[in-house]
Amino acid sequence: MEKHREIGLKLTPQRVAILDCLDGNKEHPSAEDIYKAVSKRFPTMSFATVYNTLETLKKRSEVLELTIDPDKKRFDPNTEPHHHLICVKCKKISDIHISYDLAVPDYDKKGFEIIGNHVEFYGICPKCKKSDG
Amino acid sequence: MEKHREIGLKLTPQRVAILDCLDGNKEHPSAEDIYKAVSKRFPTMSFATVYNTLETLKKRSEVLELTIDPDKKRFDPNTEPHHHLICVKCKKISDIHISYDLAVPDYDKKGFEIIGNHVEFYGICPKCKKSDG
DNA sequence: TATTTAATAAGAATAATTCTAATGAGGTAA
DNA sequence: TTACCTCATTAGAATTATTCTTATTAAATA
Repeated sequence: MEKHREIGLKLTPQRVAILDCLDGNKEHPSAEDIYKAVSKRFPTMSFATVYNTLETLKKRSEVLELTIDPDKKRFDPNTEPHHHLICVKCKKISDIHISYDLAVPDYDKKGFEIIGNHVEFYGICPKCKKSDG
Repeated sequence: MEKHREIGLKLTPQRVAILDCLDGNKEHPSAEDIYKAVSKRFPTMSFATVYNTLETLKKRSEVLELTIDPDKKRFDPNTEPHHHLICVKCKKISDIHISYDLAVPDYDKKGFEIIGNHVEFYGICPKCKKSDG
């Protein structure tokens, strides 16, 4: 957290609350999830502040914006390259830590310069498997 | 196209226009892209019709909804399992036809039953590479 | 050709996100 | 410290994508 002061991020209580909420968070929360969580301690918290802070953190590469959930953006404080496993029923997202070295045939490259990859695995989580009447 | 009549899809001129627009389309169009394209021939075309038709096709597995573009849904008439290459600058999406057999370590599975995967490759397309002042 | 049933159109409603403008509070330098 | 400057916060309006509603219309079929 202290690192932020060092590199010039103005440390307001609201930002600290958002950073606290994100720190080590493995839930891949949406802006609304974060808003709800920090609102408990900051009843005047504004959605704009959540979005502004996420935007700032994104620019600093301290958070990733995930385009996995078709309904809303999710955010991930884990900026190490990794992949995701999504429950097709409840939308729970879980991390996958290994890295895949995936070759793309020249035919498919179409002149693109490839700079990275991200794998989405689809599945059914244990909880949904059980309640699968 | 005839197949649709066979399996009970009511073939309206609007749907034919939307199916024509999708057929063989490699642009991964958004609902708006489709709306604009078919509006030329059907000035009274409604957005609701585009969304309704896409929903119907989705249910019939005749089109895929892509969650790749953070701003909007994209649709893909190619329902064969395949992967995508996205230009991080202009958002152009290109298909990758090979399939990857990706193992997930038990540690990362967390009890999920995995049913599929989708790889997003990030890169820079030839056009953007050139105009890269 | 009449009937049934589902599709269409227009616009209202909703949800996520971004924008705006006024106010407020960190950080910094005297 | 104190004053100032800059940037953050807030509330709400605006925007954008998508879904919903309802009356109307048209496709399929007997």
